[in-house]
Amino acid sequence: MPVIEPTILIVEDELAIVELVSFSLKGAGWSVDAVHNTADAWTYLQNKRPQLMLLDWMLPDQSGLKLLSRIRSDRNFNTLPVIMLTAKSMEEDKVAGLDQGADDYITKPFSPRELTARIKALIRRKMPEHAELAMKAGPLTVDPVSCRVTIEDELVEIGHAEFKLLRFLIAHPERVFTRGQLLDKVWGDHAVLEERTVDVHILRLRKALGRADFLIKTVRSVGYMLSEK
Amino acid sequence: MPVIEPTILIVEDELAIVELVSFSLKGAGWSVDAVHNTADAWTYLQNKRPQLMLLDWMLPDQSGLKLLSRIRSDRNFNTLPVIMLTAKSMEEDKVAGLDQGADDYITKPFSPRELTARIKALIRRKMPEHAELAMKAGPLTVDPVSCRVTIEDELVEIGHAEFKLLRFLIAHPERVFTRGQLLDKVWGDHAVLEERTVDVHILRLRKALGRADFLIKTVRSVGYMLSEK
DNA sequence: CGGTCTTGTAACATACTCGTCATATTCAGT
DNA sequence: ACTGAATATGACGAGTATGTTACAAGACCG
Repeated sequence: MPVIEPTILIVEDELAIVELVSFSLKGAGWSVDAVHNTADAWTYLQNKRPQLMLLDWMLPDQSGLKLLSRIRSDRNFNTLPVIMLTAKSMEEDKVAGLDQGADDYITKPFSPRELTARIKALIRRKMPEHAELAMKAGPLTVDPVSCRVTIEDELVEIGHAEFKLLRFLIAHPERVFTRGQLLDKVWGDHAVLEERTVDVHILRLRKALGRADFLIKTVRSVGYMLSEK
Repeated sequence: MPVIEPTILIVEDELAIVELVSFSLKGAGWSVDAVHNTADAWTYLQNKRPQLMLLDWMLPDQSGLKLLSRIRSDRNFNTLPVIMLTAKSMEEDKVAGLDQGADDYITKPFSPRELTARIKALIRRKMPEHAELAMKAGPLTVDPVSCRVTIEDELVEIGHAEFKLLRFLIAHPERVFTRGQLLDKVWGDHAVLEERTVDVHILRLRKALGRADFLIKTVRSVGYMLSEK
């Protein structure tokens, strides 16, 4: 399985904006896919799961707001981080966008600097497992930049599936996830796997963690979580 | 592939400025090419890839800003570092320049000292592997100025592709890169190469490094990195 | 115009990972 | 303690990722 680079989807019909955004985001290390109307956006989402979506307000076929509410009411996508782009700077629209579930809101014209800053802020807020900060819990450290796990500064050998699982759990500590949620968040929505598979990876993760395995808790008939308590 | 000397392209119609810049940059060790309008600049870019571009705002045939946005929307050039030169000191123009994707901005009149300082800062920021500082990791030293690699002061024979690969890795230590990222960053965005090619160059690099090969780590199912740990 | 060195690609061998299944064990409620 | 459900564990095979070798095409040099 190839490594999937974090992808941002931009839904925007103005080519100039697409290119500007695309440039600055690629420079910041994301890969960017672009579609130009809501219909294509929806089709895209059936196949790929971007890390984040930039959504223009005014689109040729349908209002971006409509797409947003459709996304928010679909349980597959309702956690997808969305930033609205718009030329309208009127406060009421901003409120409407946020009401529909946009996570943030940028008015055109905007600078690439502002854009990347807001994206990073949003990712830190909603998907800390994809931020670049090392995460700690007790003796355990997970560094997403070097893909390394250490326990008391000692390097831990770990498979990549276990790494991603651990990275997710440590990014959301003290919080239980069902096997289904873990499959979605760690393997991606489109992965068709047995739920029992999660158990096996939890097992392998615990073995790899050795004495730090107490951090991984089983919550019977619910799922798993990472907790220091 | 021949060694490309670091070249700076200046796009400027005022001859006095061209000569001033040219003189001071040559003194600092770059080679400088100059063109005097945006059309020639574009033609130039089809043939040569400068390390950095100085772009005047006001040009006889077309605004420098136009050229900039054209460059930014071309995937061959969208990572090219660009510094805008302008007589306009108005803050709004500055913002517009940065928004279009200029990396920095210098208002005339400027001192050669400021110019070289900003250029070096930009290169350090955007392409540390092209800065002039020798980089070290463990027993290994990579000197980008002389294109030499030494291990414990002993010269290492190395191909130029391997050199560039190593130079990039040592400029960003403790950080994993996918094969795709390495192709982009080391071979350039436009290179169309097999990802497996990276493996072969990693192999050659390791052979060349001999006992220092431990610095090059394979991160399974992700890519490679340079690390002392 | 040979000859040498460099570089990209293809092909193969190997080691390892991952998902699944089968089975053992643990747990909660009675 | 008993029982059914939930979870842990061990084992296995298919598929994947990487290391390595060999080769062809091109660049560079004399």
